[in-house]
Amino acid sequence: MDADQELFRALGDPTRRTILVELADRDGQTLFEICGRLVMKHGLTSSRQAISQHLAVLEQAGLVRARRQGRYKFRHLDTGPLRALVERWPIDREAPP
Amino acid sequence: MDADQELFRALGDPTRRTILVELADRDGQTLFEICGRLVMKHGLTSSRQAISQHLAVLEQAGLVRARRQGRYKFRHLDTGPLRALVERWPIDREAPP
DNA sequence: TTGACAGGCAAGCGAAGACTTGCCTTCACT
DNA sequence: AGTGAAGGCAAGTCTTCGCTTGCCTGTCAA
Repeated sequence: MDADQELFRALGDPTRRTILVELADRDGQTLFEICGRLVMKHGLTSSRQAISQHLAVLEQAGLVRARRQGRYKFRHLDTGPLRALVERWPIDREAPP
Repeated sequence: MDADQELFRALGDPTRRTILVELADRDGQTLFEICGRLVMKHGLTSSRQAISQHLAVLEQAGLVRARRQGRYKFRHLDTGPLRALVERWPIDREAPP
């Protein structure tokens, strides 16, 4: 699947967008921290594995980078693909005069 | 479904994004014109009904507006939702100092 | 008025996706 | 060593999605 498609697909799920928002709020969280936030702040009831799979999709799309440290794995938000996307997406631009 | 979700879902499909690109190239096309362009310029083999359903999704998301005129229905691109999206989407912004 | 053209509606199918369940690995701490 | 915590893997379920098929509606032109 091409990179654009992976990006759009990753953004297509509301739970995944919520994860991004939470990582933007506090960068470098572990899986369990993220799960806790989704439950507390957003009332989501997804299981740990479900969130883990969502994180895998986000990682595949380049939106999240992971850093292992001991038995923890910290997830970091990467806004690069999003910035690149809004720069490159040709629809949202004026037509040449 | 909330508006953001409809937008992201609409953008999630590559065929739908191609339709948007074609409408950006030439605004106000009919269903058959769009079908022709998808076949000619992009090698897509989707049926008329498939494209019609894609257009319905795009319309639902507010990305396409339709104007009936006799037996023709002209589709117009609306870049408003896209512009609003990149303005509002909180990830792609610097944190306040 | 009748045929052809532009488009719509709805049921059904197959594939992809979100989620669960169960078990396994790895690391830290005592 | 051994126990508990963080995370991973894989198979199975169930829903959603994209698309097809078939038929129907409305409009223009001969």
